[in-house]
Amino acid sequence: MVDRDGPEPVRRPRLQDVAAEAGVSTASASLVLRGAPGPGSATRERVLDAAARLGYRPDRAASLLARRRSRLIGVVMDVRSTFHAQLVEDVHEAADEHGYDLVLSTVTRTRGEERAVETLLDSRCEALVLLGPELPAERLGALDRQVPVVVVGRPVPSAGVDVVRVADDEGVAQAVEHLAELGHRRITYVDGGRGVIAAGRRGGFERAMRRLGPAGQPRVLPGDAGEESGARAARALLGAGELPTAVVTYNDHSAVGLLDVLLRSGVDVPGAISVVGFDDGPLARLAHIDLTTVSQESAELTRHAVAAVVERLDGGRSERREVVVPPRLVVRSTTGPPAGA
Amino acid sequence: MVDRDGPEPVRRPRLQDVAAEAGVSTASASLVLRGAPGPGSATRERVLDAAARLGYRPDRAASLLARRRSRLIGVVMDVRSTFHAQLVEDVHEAADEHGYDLVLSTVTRTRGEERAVETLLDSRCEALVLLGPELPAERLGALDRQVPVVVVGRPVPSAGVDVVRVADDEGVAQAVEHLAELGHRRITYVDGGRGVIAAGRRGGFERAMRRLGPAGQPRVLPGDAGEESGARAARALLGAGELPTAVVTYNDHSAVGLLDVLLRSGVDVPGAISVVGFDDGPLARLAHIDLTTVSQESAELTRHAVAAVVERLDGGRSERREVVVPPRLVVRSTTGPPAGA
DNA sequence: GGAGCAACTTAAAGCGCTTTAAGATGTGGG
DNA sequence: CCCACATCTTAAAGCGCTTTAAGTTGCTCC
Repeated sequence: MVDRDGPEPVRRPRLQDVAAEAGVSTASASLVLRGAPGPGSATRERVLDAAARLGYRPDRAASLLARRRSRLIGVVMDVRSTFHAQLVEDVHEAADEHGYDLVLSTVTRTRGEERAVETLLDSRCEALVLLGPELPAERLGALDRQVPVVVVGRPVPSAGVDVVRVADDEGVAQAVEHLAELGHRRITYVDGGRGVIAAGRRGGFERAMRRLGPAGQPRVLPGDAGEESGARAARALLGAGELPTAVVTYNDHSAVGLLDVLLRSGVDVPGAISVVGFDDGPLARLAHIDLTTVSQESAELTRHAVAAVVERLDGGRSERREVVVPPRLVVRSTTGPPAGA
Repeated sequence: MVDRDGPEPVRRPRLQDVAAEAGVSTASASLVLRGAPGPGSATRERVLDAAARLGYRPDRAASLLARRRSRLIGVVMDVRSTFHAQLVEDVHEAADEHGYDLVLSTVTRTRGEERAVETLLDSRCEALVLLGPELPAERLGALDRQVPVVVVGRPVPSAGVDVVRVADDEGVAQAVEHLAELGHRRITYVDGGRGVIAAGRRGGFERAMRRLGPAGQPRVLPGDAGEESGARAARALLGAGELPTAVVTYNDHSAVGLLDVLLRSGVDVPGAISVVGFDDGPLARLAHIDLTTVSQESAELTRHAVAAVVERLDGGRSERREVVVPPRLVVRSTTGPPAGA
């Protein structure tokens, strides 16, 4: 019943134990286990055998401390965002290919970005990949002086950090143009809050609308990054009586919230109103949502991000770089010609 | 333009530097910085000053290696699940309160549970919290022999691990009873796949339906944990011609997928059909979804999970324990009396 | 047969911090 | 005035691994 620990708390085997078991020095054992060149095949075999027999697993903390390089990339994400989840998956893969490992640090209600970043720095990360961070540009610049920083998905005006992002304004503009071609003129935008990313998308919307001439009065509803804000916007639109013929939202989450409220009110999408999101995250791709949205090209973004890290770390690049990936409108089933067309 | 690094790559200050700056030994500095008793107030002040002046931050790897205890709890999560995201937030908070820190390891397409767990073990985690793991019971038991393991959200038959979970079968039964009271008899269940959790919920459904007498024919549709499976189930139901009056799904994600397809087909919820989910994660609570669902009591679950860890680590408990939290039906707006009632 | 090498192997010095036991200092009592 | 004792302080020994410079060997070749 009661599982008392045995008398000997069975220590984890250490490298020394493996070396002893194999009858070689710890130096050889270490070299063999890391696949480093040097040891002959006889030694290799004996060490590998010994390690297997003992069930040896190297201690990361010790190895980290002793190693010159940690080969660790720190990633700061918001655990609530499905888009971040997808980016993390992709970054994991890309990092793997370059022989880097990831340390995840998440932003939560009670754990700010600053704290998340500090944990990573203290963990010997050689570089930081920040997903849509909201830290001020100066702080990001200061961080980059300690360790290469790659900011994903938001512009950082004149700061000394690498940036990999999609052209937010252009993305929204594409959405607007797509709608305009279909014949829409009364288009409303649901905003994404006070962040830099939100500002870029909002600006893109306003400029694109002006290009449509006097008919293109840009209307903007307040909002943020969550489903709820889209839902609120939908209720506001419904309450106002006259619906626009199309809505563009800050991101997919918001679009999904909006869609849902519209559907519940019996508004046909895209028959009565068209909806476009932003991100092309997992949400938009769900077959039943099938949201027309602006792709952030997550695979390309993460590839560039990891490449940027590797170049600074292993390639000796020292100047900062901004990679702006052109966004791509993904037309699915939430957009169509306006009712009267 | 080009930010060349200065000639001196400015090493991070080490404890030794702080000690030197303060004119004390590294021992004293270490003691002060960790708030350990011993050093007098004069020493304290000098060390703290010096540390601040140098911008000192302790190196986690080194501290981890030297420290007797790591005070690290490893958490394995699926980065794609919004419910896991919520659990992680809560675990973070609870762990903080007990002076433990978290190491996150995520399961992705290309990174299995085994790999996630190994990373944590190698990182000196003193205990593991596994969110809805799918590893076989024996493997979990073996892990527990290395380090205390708490499995959250799924039963582990006769294995030597702590388990904290909600009574899945009872939860689904509550959902069925709620529907039965409203007058429903034709209730369909959308399954969650081959896992242990899915089996428990499915069993609960079947038993609860039998209790309704001959009218309660349990119908089960295949599915999994994603939105898509709920959507597929909805299409299957719509295609079959005769809809049940109510559907219970494996989880909230599935329910949301189902709801969405129903809404698009103009089926009124709960007018024509009632829907109940499971988890009460962030999704269900969205005001526009407002899903009737079975709560997993995430706050209570995580509290118990962290308590279990702390008891084993600091409290000397050695027998394994299973905490089964009673589920709680959260009635929102997706359930109502059947059409004819 | 010995110099010169290539191919391995290993001793030993850390990595930056924690911790323990021993040393220094000061205090009050006998 | 000296000793016992409480209070600080610190030297030094690790934690478990990596890495480099300094060995060993065993060959080949002249």
